Amino acid sequence: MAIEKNKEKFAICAVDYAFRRIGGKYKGRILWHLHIHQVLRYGELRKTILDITPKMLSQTLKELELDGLIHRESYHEVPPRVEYTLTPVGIELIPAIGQLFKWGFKQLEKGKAANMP
Amino acid sequence: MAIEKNKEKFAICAVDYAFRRIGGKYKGRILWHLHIHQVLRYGELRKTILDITPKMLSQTLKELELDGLIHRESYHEVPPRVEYTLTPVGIELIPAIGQLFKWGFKQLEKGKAANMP
DNA sequence: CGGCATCCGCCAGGATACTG
DNA sequence: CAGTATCCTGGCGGATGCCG
Repeated sequence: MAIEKNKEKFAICAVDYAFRRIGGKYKGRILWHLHIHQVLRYGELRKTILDITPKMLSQTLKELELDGLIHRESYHEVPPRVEYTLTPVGIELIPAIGQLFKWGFKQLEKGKAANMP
Repeated sequence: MAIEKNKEKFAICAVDYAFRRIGGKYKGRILWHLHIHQVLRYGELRKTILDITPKMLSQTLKELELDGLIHRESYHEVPPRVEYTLTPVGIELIPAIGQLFKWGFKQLEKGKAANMP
């Protein structure tokens, strides 16, 4: 989304700010996987986020980079190699996503238990 | 969004699960304000979330209720009174949103500082 | 006061094909 | 391998008006 400096006429809410930066269908998962693996190539991300198309992956990565959450390192080789890592700002976001993960995991466990008679 | 039992053919990712439940433009803020004020009426929420239309507020509250994150208590009086509170599951989500708030707040502070020469 | 009913625009996201 | 380039659709969210 690449937050453009405040269009908003309304009181800035930090929660809203955070959601606008990591909202969208894939951003959370990309950041989380980058945290787990430290560094991931484009193709590795595609294999990790099964339900993403190349277009959406490129687009989302570009937005995250513009927002300063991830770093893109391109090695000019043949075949090409591009690696993505978290920036310091991105790393600061990990505890929050970690909490979301824990919560989601717990809910999924409860759901599983409920479906086992 | 009211997660319908897994359509997803793909490996369930807890982060994805969490984002599908609290994604959308307003859900995070609604949960956060409910946490701060404990209990809020419909009209109070409208005044708190300035950029929301009645339709979106009703719709979002209904989704959150179906997802079991908030509780709706309707008092049959004239004039009507409806109060919203967090459910236990919703309360478990607060630490995560709190982390997001802290992160967003910090980034906003840094932005403010950068714009002050 | 606390909604619901309609209608609608827009853009996030999807499908498919191609390229340096 | 790591992306672009197009074209297209669905549904999120907006605007307006009415109701118990």
